[in-house]
Amino acid sequence: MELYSERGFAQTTVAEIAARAGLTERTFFRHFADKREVLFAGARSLQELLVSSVASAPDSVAPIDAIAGALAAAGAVLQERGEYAKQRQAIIAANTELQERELIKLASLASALAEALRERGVKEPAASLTAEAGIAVFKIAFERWAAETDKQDLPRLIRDSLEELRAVTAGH
Amino acid sequence: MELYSERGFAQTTVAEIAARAGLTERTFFRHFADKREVLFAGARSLQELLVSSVASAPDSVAPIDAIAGALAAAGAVLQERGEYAKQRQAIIAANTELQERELIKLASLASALAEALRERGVKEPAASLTAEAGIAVFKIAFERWAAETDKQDLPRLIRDSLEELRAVTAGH
DNA sequence: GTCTATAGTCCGATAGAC
DNA sequence: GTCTATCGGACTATAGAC
Repeated sequence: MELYSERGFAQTTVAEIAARAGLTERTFFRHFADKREVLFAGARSLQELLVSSVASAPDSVAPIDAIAGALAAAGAVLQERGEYAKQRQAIIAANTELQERELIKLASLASALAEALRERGVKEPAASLTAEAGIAVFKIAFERWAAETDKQDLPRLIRDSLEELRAVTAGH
Repeated sequence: MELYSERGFAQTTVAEIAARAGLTERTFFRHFADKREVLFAGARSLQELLVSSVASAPDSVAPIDAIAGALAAAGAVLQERGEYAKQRQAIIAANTELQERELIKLASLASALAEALRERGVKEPAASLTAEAGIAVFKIAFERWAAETDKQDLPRLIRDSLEELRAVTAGH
């Protein structure tokens, strides 16, 4: 993150990252499949948190609310890592390749959440649509949170975004 | 598409593509920024169709319905190119890098649709949420359409998916 | 750790279309 | 005379095979 921030992602070579860590280039690739992955390795624990949060919601909770609750919980964790999360976001926002990687991680997260819903007995396509709607809500709330100079409450932004989604889909 | 279908995306070199087209490697990169882009260059016209469709919807039409109408129209176009669209989808489904590129194209499409809504006077975050919801609906409808052996009607699937999204977000 | 293929960039030259 | 297309060679970094 230091190197990516200082000179940009594209202008940083794997050899430089490895050198700063006191390792060789080959060792870097043993731990990370590619140059981008090093920024996303930590995301796995967040996905596990989200899935177990959905799984442990009471049966009485509607699917969309189980998703929203999980996302709000994850939002609280991200908020604690405030500066780290924002610096990481700035690096990603500055490079298209990194945005591609982020999007596929979010798509994989949506799949995992849909699976968690199916285990609660939600049928398709409801499970997938609910999960995708949740990810859309999260994306927009997170964008707003990262862009704001004055830090608003992320879990709150997530809940507000869901209400807004309800309003716009209600439509006619 | 011939080469990517025959031996797979990763196993195809740019030199081979260029040779089959009777050109050199250098010329390929003049036209396409990278090896993936050649599969997505045609998508630009579809984005223009969608944006102009949203822009030309009557003022009385609700934002979400303007988006849904545009997506259904695009779905009709894709359905006409039936075999081509399915072959392309199979190539993309078989390779993660291509999925990444597809996701960022869809994200860029969502941005363009949100902009079209803002020009209709829709405020943020409603515009972005409506656009993202539309893309989610489209993604799931298209997946189902491409997976089905018996070809269902894609515009119909899109409208049904939107109804399903309405039902699941209504929630509590 | 060594070796290597290939993607992708940068320099430039050439030639036809309008 | 400018625009746009092709092509060539040298080069670096990523990433995979072993």
